[in-house]
Amino acid sequence: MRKQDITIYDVAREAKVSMATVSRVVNGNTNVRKDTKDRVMEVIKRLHYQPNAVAQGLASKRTTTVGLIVPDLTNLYFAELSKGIDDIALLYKYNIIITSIENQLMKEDQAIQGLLNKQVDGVIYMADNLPNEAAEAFKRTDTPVVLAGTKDRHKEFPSVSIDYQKADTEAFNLFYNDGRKNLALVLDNPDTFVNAENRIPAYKNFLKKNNLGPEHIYTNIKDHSDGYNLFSQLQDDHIDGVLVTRDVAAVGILNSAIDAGKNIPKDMEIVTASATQIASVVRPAITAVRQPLYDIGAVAMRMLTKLMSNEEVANMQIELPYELLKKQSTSNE
Amino acid sequence: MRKQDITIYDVAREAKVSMATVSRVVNGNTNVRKDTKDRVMEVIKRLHYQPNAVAQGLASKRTTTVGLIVPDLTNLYFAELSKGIDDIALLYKYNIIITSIENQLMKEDQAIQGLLNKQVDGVIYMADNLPNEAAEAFKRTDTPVVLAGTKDRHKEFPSVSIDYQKADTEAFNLFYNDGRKNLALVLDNPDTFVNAENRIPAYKNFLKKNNLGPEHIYTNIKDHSDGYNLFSQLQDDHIDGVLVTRDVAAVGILNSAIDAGKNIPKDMEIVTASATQIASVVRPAITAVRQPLYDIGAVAMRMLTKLMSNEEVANMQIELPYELLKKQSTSNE
DNA sequence: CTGAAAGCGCTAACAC
DNA sequence: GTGTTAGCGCTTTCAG
Repeated sequence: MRKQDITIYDVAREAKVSMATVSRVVNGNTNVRKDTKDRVMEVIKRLHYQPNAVAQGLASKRTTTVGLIVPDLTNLYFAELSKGIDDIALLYKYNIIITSIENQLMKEDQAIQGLLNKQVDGVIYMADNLPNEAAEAFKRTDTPVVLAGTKDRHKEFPSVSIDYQKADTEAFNLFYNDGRKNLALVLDNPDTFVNAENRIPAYKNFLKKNNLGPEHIYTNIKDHSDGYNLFSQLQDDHIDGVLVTRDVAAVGILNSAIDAGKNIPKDMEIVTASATQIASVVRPAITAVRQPLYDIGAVAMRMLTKLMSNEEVANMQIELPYELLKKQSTSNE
Repeated sequence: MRKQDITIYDVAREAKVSMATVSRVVNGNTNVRKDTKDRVMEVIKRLHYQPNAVAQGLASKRTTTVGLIVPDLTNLYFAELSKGIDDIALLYKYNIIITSIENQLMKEDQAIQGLLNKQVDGVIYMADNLPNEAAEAFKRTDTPVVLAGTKDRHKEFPSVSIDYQKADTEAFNLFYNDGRKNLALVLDNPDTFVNAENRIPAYKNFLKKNNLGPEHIYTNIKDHSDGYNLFSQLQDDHIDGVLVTRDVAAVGILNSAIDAGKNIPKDMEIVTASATQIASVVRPAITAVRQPLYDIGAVAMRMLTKLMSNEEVANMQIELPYELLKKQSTSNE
């Protein structure tokens, strides 16, 4: 194994110091005289010495690695969150171990345990739901956790997200002000905390408050074809304004409407509750609650760095501002 | 640190065996009598023992971790490749450390070195280019590498991809058969091996062979707005058939054309050389060279598992079949 | 089939 | 400032 060729010991011998001293200069410890430091540095350079991070991790109990738990890499929602996380991680010199849990082979708590076994210094959890077993797994450890782009029911864990209830209400208001009275809510997974406790209540409250009805909640609409197939149902139910959690599903509805010769937004207004690149690239572009996904990821990672170094974190439940970005899928007057 | 509570030593003491024996049952070594094995297992379960992967890594020199080098997580091209990699990695119980190199802060060779320091057992490289320093970094080590969705100039490294030159030629042929004579090639980075040595030659050869001209190669067209802004130029140059490397850029061209009141495909045919979800979700849908991205990732990862366990790999330069998927952005007759 | 013991490469007291 | 010396938690010969 060439890759393991030279160790801290080789450097020490070559520079005629102890390995402790080499360790000190490698770790930027100031208690080293300038000329010995220079000498060691020279040897390090000459021998192309690179510290073995695994050995460092075992000895120091810090791996400078954080774990990421993400449902689906090909969902741009998570990809954009991840990008914010990644940039801040780079800044603070953390590596990222990514664990995707979309396939049922890997359950949330297994994913967590796997990461913990790797001795990650912290983890960022992005799945839209936090099952009890997963929460328990986190609570068994001292490894800090931050939820990004989601929240947990009991506010047990630090999180970075937006005010989903408020955002959705704003979207319904937009429909209402455009004269739409037969509103629908299209969800991916109805059982997540965010959907069950934020989006559905926002919808029900809005209907009640404005004397609208009946309720139309469609569930398990996750991808383009789900949305595409749902459209005829929406038509049968005379929906004229629909809020869709996933933008790719919203695009499915949109395309189905177009293919059926309907006019969007005239026949039906569409808003998505989480916009990625896709929402803005289709025509008509889809009005969206623009969540600051990159920032959510970045803030979550920054919070995690603080937690990992035992710094004070004033606010453990951060809500970032969002924006209701009006595009062509709602009337523009 | 609760997370470090119980070690192999605790299990050994509790089960009244040596740690060597515990290690054997943890690692599925057969040389353990059934009843001692059962006893150890029982203790492991009762104590919730979880092996420390870092210590395992240091002692065994295998971390069951592979590194992924990827330019941009939010580019669906890489996300879809990653998904294939991830699924196979899960199957073979490898974790994934992901390193994104899009920001100039992290250069290719630094990314590689960082991964090597973490003692990854192998790496998959997905960047569209392999600079010399990066190739050197790989060659200094015994850690196996596989290129996924790209190739290197000198075929020094195992790779999984498609025949780009053949695919592009097919696309140009499609234009030609539709009567289009003023063809253009729209590239992201013109200096990558794939672009410089496969796509550009394919284009030039096609023009020459069919007595077409002049050449129209547009470069550095990477995202939607690049494509959007390019359209007027394409018009000025009377382009009637354009092959675009990135599908999101192709969508930009498409949207710009629509906004300008043009008809696609009548006024201009558009084909993208690498299709993600985005190409099929816009209207008109974009005709595309459908690369089997998931499969490329999966095959690359599978190849890497073989390399990591020193198995024979018959073919180090794999080219998977692609498909020219005709949609609405080319005439359908 | 099982145990003893020597590391893996590095960090972190603790001395001097 | 610098060296000595224990480990970190596990794997892996080598005996028996």
